[in-house]
Amino acid sequence: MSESNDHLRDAFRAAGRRLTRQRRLVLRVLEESDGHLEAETIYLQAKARDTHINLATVYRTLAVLKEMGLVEEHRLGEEHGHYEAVRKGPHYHFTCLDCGKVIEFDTPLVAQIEQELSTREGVRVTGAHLHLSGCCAQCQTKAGGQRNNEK
Amino acid sequence: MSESNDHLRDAFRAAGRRLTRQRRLVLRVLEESDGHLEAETIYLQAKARDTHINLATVYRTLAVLKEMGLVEEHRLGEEHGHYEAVRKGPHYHFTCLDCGKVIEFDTPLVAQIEQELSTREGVRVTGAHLHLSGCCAQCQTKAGGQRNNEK
DNA sequence: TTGTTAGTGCAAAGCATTCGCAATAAAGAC
DNA sequence: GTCTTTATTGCGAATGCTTTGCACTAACAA
Repeated sequence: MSESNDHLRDAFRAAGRRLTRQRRLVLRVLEESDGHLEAETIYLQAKARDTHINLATVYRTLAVLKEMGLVEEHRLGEEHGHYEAVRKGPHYHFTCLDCGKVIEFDTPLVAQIEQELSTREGVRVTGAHLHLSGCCAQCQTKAGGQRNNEK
Repeated sequence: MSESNDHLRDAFRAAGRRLTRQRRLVLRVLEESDGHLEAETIYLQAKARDTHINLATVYRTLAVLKEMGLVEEHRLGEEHGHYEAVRKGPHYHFTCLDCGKVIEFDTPLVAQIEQELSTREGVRVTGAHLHLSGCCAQCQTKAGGQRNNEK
């Protein structure tokens, strides 16, 4: 616990920032969760552990963590933002339109696409988001083969 | 002009909706643009042609068109929504983080990824968004090889 | 321990987007 | 063409997520 705190503190110092209780808290909530939390949820879970935190602080913290590359923001359901702690390499998402379940996956083909685009257009690719949507296995069974993803 | 209107009217009738002046207008703005317009811009451009339209109507119209599959919404810059008329097959986006330019491209590899995920997870994929970001050829030259995509 | 100032809490904006409701105008029936 | 029905519009007010101003607090360096 003290070791990771030292790591963190160094990272913050390197960025000219301070490692506060609230920032540690937000990061812990994100790391202990399965990812894809919205700001409000992060706020509530953080508050459950330590009353001394405010929703505005959560937003500010998320912005800082995002800037430092420790956290990523996604707009999976096209609604409000979802945040997750950056772990190992890149990964992509599938969202079930019926139940909202998110499946994470990885594939080397995205790197291949990046490669092709770089060559063809002369661009330099630094980020990639792939978001598939549809119907998960469970919901397909549940719905008996027919869709019900309106509204 | 009358022909495409007939097409449209049929599409709306099939969906149990009415083809109004405002809806035609929004669609025309989208089709005549290069895509990726935000709601406000669509509203302004539509208003320039016909004062009789309201921002709320633009949003309502976009929702309807989206539901009918005539328009797609993207969250490219993670900020507010961008809309574009659905043309031929699927296509994906690259955004330059420096100048904001959007490059559209297509690749069969995404279909391959969908295929693999379907097999592996048993899901049915109905939608795919791939969004790459980085630095376009022009901005790389301009910046002399160094990045300046802060803020 | 103390000083400096980044970070926080709180409440009040800010924005994009949505909604309620009376007025309007498409689409079908006559 | 005229009438009827009701989806759609315009308007303003409301919503919900996110940001900001400001006085207070607490990290971090000396």
